[in-house]
Amino acid sequence: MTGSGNISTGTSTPPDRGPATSIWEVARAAGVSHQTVSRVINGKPHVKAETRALVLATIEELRFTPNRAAQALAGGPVRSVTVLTADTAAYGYASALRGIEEAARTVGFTVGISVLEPDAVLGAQEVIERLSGGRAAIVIAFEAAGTRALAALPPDYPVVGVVERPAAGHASDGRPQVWIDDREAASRATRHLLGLGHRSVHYLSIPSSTQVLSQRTQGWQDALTAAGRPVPPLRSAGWTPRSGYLAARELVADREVTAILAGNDDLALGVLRAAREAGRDVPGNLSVIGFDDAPQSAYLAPALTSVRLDFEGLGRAGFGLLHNLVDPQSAPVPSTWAEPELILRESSGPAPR
Amino acid sequence: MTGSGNISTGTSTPPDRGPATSIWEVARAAGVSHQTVSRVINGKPHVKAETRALVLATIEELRFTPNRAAQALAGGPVRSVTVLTADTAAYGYASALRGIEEAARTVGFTVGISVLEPDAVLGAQEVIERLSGGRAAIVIAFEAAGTRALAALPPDYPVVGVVERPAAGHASDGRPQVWIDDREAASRATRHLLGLGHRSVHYLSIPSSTQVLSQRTQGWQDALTAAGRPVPPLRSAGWTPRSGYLAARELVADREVTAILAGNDDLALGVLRAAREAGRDVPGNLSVIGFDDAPQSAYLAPALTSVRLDFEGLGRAGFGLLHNLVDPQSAPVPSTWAEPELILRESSGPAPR
DNA sequence: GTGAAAGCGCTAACAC
DNA sequence: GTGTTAGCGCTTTCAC
Repeated sequence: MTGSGNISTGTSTPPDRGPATSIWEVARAAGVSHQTVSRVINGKPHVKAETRALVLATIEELRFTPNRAAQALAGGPVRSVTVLTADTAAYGYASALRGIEEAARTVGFTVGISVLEPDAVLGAQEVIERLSGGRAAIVIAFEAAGTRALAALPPDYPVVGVVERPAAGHASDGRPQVWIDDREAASRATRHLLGLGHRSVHYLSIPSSTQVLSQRTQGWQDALTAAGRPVPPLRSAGWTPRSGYLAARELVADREVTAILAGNDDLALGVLRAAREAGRDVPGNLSVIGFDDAPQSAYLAPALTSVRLDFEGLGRAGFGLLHNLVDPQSAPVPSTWAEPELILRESSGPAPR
Repeated sequence: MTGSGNISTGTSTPPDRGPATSIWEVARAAGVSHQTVSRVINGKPHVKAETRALVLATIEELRFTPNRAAQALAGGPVRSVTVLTADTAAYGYASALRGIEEAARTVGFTVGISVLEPDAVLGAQEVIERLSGGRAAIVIAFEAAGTRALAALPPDYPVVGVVERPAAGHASDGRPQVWIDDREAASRATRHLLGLGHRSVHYLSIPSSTQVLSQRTQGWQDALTAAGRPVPPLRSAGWTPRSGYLAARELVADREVTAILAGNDDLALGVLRAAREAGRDVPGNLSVIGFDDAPQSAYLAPALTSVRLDFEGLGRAGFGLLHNLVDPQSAPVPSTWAEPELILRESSGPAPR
């Protein structure tokens, strides 16, 4: 048996849906109509200040909380988002989710979440079912599953994409979306390495969200090409340290390879270990740079040079966009986020001579 | 300016709540009453097989999806959970969330999520507002904020706690909850270190969920006491590598300290760096063990010895408990999870002589 | 300014 | 087996 830890079933009784206090009770207690209460709740005009105060006090006293289901059913404003994502734990995803949740909570939106299995190819209806009641959605499309879900959604459904790169295909075209422009950042990291004297830079990529080259891959190629260096074959890996390790073993065995740019910090971590096992010294005779700048990266041995990416800000901006979409009246949330920034640490250095 | 990356506002139109296909349209198209459609949707008996098939076909054809809000409002069964948590990104939290989401999705439950600010002290009503419409909840109470929220919820509200240790106070008593019994695991790790010849073991703890000692702290003390060793003062840190680093600097400066047990892998990572900077050799003259066994831990330098904790299984079990709570008919989900296990790697070794 | 009416889409009783 | 009748709690109209 497993069942370590423990379970306490407790003595709770089944959902004893008591007579929830409704708008009517508040109305009666305050001596007004239920309609007035509704107006107060929704902060609508045409209510005398006194009346409003009275109702507010009554609400407080009765500990009344409006029923979300009823509000939604009656056609009230959209006050919920469902986040569709292929992952909830990986750094970029988790951070974007955190940004979305925070921004949503601030303005009283409910956030639902549903994860997309990596290999699921969902039709429009299936995606909508995933939204289960949500009346607006944000899909985090950092890889194929997300991109597909975004494309499957009907064009008039209120959704914004938090993407790896702006959609080019017609399917998702014209859909509101936010992305981090890390192409230039990838170039910068590559140029940095080149400037350190490395003859070339190898790139180990995370899975791509589309058929075309990712921003990072492109930025890497840009820099190489601009410098007149040959572009080494692109190596693809997954998202985990393990996958980075596996993919890098071959790479680090080649002493000609002196600089590796990894698609994210986890991959870079795997590269670091592969390098160690191969007897390579980082940064002595091999430089490694990652993407993300996760909280752990500064503490690794060697501390990882990485491109800091503001996923949390990205998520916040994504929600802002959605908010404006479903409620044009809403204050235009500051939809900006920090620029990618190359954080120089111990894992990158001059090319070996 | 910040606003790196980009925003595309797209051309989407506001929420154009078209005439959603309802149960009535399905009924008309199938030539039955709306009630029959309802019965079919909910898999209730008393519907002829033929009729059921016909309705199902019609639903398929019309691409009908039942309206969740209406179902909830009309008093249908609970089909949603709201997860209350103080964090969504840290390993334990993220993993538990993943387990919950997966289990919920499998049985068609919607999952909402709301994060608890660390310092928020919420009253019953405020917590309920956080649940915003959810009719059942799971609160991840690995620290104080979660524990407080759990205690604030009315005793008859359907909620299960995913906790660090079973509640002892009367407030949360009798509430269904799940936890990982890592007390024994902490003892084992401590004994392992003692067995390696270390005179004592120092413990760097994560924030505690209650006033009383955490399971891990207790397990550590148990082992020390049982071995007749003095219990060094408990050191408290936060959750991050940075906090582990800061807290460990003093510790590693003391050469008498040869073994450190860290409350989680992130803390251990910080300890590793502090040790490096202090010129300590791990595991040469200092052993470090963490808790969690996050995916990164095996790739660190040195690879981290850690207590593997099955948070995902814990989350799954938590959901199973909740499911049974709101729907006693539901198949008793296998509510077990893997036992904590000490994974020996490179960061622990014999005591220096 | 405020109230009364109607209905959102569904499920739970009841009838038949 | 199946259809009918009421609401669930709220936000629309639209009157006053």
